[in-house]
Amino acid sequence: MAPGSRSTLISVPGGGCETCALARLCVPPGLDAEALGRLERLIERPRPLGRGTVLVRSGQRFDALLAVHSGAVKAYIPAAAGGGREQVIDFRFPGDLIGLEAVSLGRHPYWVQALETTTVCRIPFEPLERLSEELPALRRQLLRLMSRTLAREEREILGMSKRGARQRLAAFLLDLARRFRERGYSSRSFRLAMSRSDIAAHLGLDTATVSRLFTAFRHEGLLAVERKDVRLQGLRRLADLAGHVPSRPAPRVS
Amino acid sequence: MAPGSRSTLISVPGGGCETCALARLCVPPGLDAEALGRLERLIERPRPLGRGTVLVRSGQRFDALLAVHSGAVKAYIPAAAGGGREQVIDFRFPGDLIGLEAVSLGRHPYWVQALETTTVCRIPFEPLERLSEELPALRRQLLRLMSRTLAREEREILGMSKRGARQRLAAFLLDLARRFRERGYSSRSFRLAMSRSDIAAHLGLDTATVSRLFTAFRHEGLLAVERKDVRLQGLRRLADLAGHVPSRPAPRVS
DNA sequence: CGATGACTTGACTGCTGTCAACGTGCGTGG
DNA sequence: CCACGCACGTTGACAGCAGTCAAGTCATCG
Repeated sequence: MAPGSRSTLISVPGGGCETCALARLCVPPGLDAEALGRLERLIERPRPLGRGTVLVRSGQRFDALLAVHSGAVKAYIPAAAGGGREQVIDFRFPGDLIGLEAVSLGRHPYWVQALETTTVCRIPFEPLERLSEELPALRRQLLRLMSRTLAREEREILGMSKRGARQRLAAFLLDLARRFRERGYSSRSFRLAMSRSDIAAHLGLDTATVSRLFTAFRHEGLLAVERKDVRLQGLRRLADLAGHVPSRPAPRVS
Repeated sequence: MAPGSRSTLISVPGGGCETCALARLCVPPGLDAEALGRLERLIERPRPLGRGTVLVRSGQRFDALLAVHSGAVKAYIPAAAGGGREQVIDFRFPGDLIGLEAVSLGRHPYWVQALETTTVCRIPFEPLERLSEELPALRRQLLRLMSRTLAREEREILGMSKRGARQRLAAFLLDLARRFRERGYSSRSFRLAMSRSDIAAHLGLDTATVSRLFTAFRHEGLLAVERKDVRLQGLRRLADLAGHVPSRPAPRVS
């Protein structure tokens, strides 16, 4: 099952976090039942949000972390503001947190919008911080989550610094694959939650270029793609593309 | 005074962190003298490192945070490994921490090298974490520092997603300016610690292109540049370039 | 079933990478 | 102190790749 599939992973019963498929990502290990209960009482149960819903606005006061429970969102700066066109900072999937970068500022720096039907848990930050005073495991998990996010963002920067549209898209697809694998899904076959233009806005490319590249990759046997469904086939070659030679031996014709 | 430290901001006397010009960045506010003393006893005093010194290797076990005290470093992946050419993740200046992204992994993901004579303080992480158990102010500062770093990295991604070499370089220069301002230095006039090829490797451009752009910007009155010294003159126009219109009608200067 | 938006594809222009030569400052060693 | 070598930086020529404009197809939703 693809993580991007429309229906939610879990329909969010009355139950708590221990029933959540993402517990291993969200819930600190080593919490006893009593502590877990206190954490859960903090967390506001998720509600389903329709595609296009704006979860967070730039400048909005930060008072709670959001945990993506199902679906997918994008963090972005709208076209009107930061420049002539929309810029997508990144995408978040189930198990990812939203708002970590706002802790120090007290305000959200970007907008966050649902790319499809999405459910998020809301975790008020003040209470969370107070609770973490008493629970070392929770404290440690928070730190590790931030570090993990930091590491991912840096890999992202790495991917963006690549020259050439081919390399960038390849690196992007492999990053998606990695993230899906981390979540227990197939890293070979998945569904793109975001549109071509979202990908373009993220990679600093043009929609037309992204579209052309998908076609090219398909013809080269690197992947199979139909609509939003992607299956990576030439993982090895994709990795080469993303990691190695700028543009291939360069067929010089003199 | 350390007999070898050439041009540090402060020559690191026997004194502790309270004399450090970067205290406001490194030292948690609200620590009393006794707590501060305990923190300081953790921190290994900085030694001057020559240009080119490798501080951290990829894969190296993480056991301490490094705080840049003077100088500048780059985090990168060497040409041999990750691909055909070196990729620079980012640059760190006085007051920045190195290693936050390694907390969750337990190993450093990248290499770190001094761009010029640099001094760093070494803060063993285990003891720091233990100490933070007892000092809420320290704990909070750590969290805020990570959040701040996260926010910066995301701005970085934003800058990298920009199309066109002009926009990218402009965004990069403005980011530098911002960081210098945050540290109390002039945001108009500063010295580039990194080489043109470092900048190119960071922005995903070519050295030649970066060089050409500096020349072009100079001719357009956007900045004055000689060697490593840069003075931004057209802040407004630079910001427009970085934030707005993709390429603009191009004011050709013959 | 029509409208709307997303995606694909084509033609053309221009930016930017590549290759290459040259100038220049700095460190090294005489 | 000077000469040399070398890495860095600048500039030019050229070609390939990607952005722009634009037309056309196709799904999805009302």
